[in-house]
Amino acid sequence: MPRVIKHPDIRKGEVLAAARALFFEQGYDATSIDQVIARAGVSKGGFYHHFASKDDLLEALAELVATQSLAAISDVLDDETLNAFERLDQFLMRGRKLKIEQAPQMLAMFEAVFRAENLLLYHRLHRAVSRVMQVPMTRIIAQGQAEGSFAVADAEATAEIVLGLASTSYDSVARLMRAREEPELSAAIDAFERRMMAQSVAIDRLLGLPDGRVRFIEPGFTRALMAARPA
Amino acid sequence: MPRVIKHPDIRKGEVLAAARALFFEQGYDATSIDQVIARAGVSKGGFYHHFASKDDLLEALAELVATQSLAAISDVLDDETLNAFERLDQFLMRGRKLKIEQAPQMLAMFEAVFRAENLLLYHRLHRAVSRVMQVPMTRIIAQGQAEGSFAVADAEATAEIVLGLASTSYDSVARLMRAREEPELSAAIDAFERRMMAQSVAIDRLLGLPDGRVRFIEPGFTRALMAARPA
DNA sequence: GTCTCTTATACCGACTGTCAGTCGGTTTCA
DNA sequence: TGAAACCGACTGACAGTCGGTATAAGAGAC
Repeated sequence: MPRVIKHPDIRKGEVLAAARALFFEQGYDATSIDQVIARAGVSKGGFYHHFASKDDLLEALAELVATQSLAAISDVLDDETLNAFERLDQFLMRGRKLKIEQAPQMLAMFEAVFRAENLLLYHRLHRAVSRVMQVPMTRIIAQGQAEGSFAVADAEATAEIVLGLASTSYDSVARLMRAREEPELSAAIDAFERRMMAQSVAIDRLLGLPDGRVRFIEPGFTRALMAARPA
Repeated sequence: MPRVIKHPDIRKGEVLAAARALFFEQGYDATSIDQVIARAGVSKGGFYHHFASKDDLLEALAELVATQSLAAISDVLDDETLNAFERLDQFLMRGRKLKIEQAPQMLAMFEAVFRAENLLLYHRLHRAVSRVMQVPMTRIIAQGQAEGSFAVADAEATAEIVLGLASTSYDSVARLMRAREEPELSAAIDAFERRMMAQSVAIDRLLGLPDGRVRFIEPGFTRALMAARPA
């Protein structure tokens, strides 16, 4: 085979792109290293030169996803004009916007990540994202403390809890992703939106705000999102 | 080999006991079916007669642990004389008591379950336990609503969030389990107790109680628990 | 009551296919 | 000329299969 030498970052990037596509389509366990290297156009030896193990590949992918998530909201975090509540609101708004704008890819990814056999993939991604969000979220809460708008004792722990909250709705999202036929679909959408309401109230209370200040999703958001799903 | 026929429940129980011991010592991935069947004294064929797959074995174990956890607190759930807050308090108290009373086994189990490579094991157990606790926890919160002591809009969702809260302290517990030498151990204990404080305040607020009503652990609990750990 | 016969269930262990990871190289580039 | 990048045949471990055997429990005959 013709041997091609590339810059390590390029190669790693290509392997990660292949892994991302395959993991998000088939799941982690169901994807073999052979599939990844075939898609990336690299040999077994080449792969193991850049990654220590399959688990290491997963970790690298999680890191990549986390880094990109952070980059997607960095302007909100850096904007000096925002007060703490506005910053938090923009933070959540940005999440919604991304999901709507890239609905097809997002849904395809979610559908794989929330399948029962991919629990490990989900948690590795969630942990990596939570880890990078920990510092900015702590900063937002600390800003709210300083401004007197948030009533919080321990900003760091509260940030951890707020970020951890996302994973408590796992079942609700999983059900949504499983629902394809109409009676169940509407039920799953309703359940999900009620769940998101409860979660936004939870954040209100954790931050010492009156119920209903924080908005996770607008009514109808979920249905609009799900409409973008291919058959 | 002499063939022994046992009642399916007995056999399953023996296999589960072997799996529990091995999973909690070595982790799920690091334990092979061959190890499980050797310990349980059953053949490959016998094993697959009772369990569909290795994953099915894990699921059955999680189910077992969940059922036993529920049984351990059923008297608190059934006691007609308790109001909602007392019931919640007893619920949490019972958890502490069990950990202290069976400290060595608990610590050994925790040490395995919170190792990074056993993330899947942790989450399968946590999910199974949360699932069985969902109904009683919803009932406790609904009781509090009815009695007017909890200010909660959606009892079911709140129960889900409260139960999900436990997994937000994963890193904190993992750090505690990793800490063996003294400078790090004390730091980990302090961090953990601060974390538990934040978590108990989180529950207060989710239930609409004033800060400091719910008690997760008494000060000194963690150090006492950790002292029971063998070298 | 006891003696077949039958059938479903429990059980056995050698075997297979798959897959992560290894290793002894070769090629490229600085 | 050495280090870093890359190759692909190979290995070992492991989950799961399969063709079969032993056992128990019930049905019917006597």
